[in-house]
Amino acid sequence: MGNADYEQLLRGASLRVTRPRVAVLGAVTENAHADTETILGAVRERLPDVSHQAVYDSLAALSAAGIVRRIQPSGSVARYETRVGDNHHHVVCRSCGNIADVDCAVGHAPCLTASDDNGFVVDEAEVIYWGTCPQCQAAQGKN
Amino acid sequence: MGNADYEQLLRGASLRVTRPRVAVLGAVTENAHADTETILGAVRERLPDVSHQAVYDSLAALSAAGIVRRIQPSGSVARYETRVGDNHHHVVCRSCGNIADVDCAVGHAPCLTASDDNGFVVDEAEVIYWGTCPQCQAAQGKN
DNA sequence: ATCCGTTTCTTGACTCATTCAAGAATTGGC
DNA sequence: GCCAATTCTTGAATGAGTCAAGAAACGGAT
Repeated sequence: MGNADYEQLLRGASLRVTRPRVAVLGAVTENAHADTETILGAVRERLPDVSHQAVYDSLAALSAAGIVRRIQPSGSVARYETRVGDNHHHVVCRSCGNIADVDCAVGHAPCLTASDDNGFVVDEAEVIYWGTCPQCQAAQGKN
Repeated sequence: MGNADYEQLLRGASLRVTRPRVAVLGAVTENAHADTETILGAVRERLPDVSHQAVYDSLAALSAAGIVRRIQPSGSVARYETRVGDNHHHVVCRSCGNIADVDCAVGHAPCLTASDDNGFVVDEAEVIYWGTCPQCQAAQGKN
């Protein structure tokens, strides 16, 4: 994806096209599940003098527009990804915090309908799998 | 549940029985989904001079022992509940942050097995339903 | 019942992700 | 190109949660 594509995405969502936003979109695309600090670093490779505030603002605007998704497993800082709208979920490593994508297996949609919703109008079901990643399994085996 | 029951729970988990822990367990039991500040207040009704640190430590110890569960939906501070081990989930209101319990419908266990776990050893699947609670629906309707 | 080593609690300072605020710069419709 | 609205810069503030050192409480052993 080039900047032209990112600009298209922004215009398509009726968002103003600003250099920080384009850079943030690029940084999030190339760094799936990255936290804000990592994104800030990646953005500054493209645009050295952005303020951290511009990055926070851009991430908030992009999230509100549905172009990026914000994820924040317990105990973690906010992380972002651009893969949106495909109902995929995440596996989080309890020991190192690494996150990997998990496709939602077909035929399982019913499990995402609450059995008794207490009167809530539910618009999204988020699934987080907790476990141990391959690297940490290996590291624990050695100890 | 009286304090004697809480003491039993603690001993059963090989945890020392201290007044802060008993009070925290009582506070969490009576305030499902409460955040740390609320729990601190409830604990001080039972034990006026506890330090916030003792409450943090107790919550951490109880969580580690599996007696309480820590939940933290995106954008929220940590919250706690005593209903553990029954695989129930939560509905969170996007507008006011309220949380309600949702029983896991029977027969749906398969949906909590990741289709491709990327080599992770998964030990828990957490489901959060996002939506709008009845109160906020009513409030929005009026505006 | 008392003692002692270990764990836990108190006190108080500190971290750091995120937010707030005011003024300057940029954006995009006219 | 101009102007109003939005967004960005700069810098300070917030607040949940953590860290650290010494004091107190717990509970197994005597």
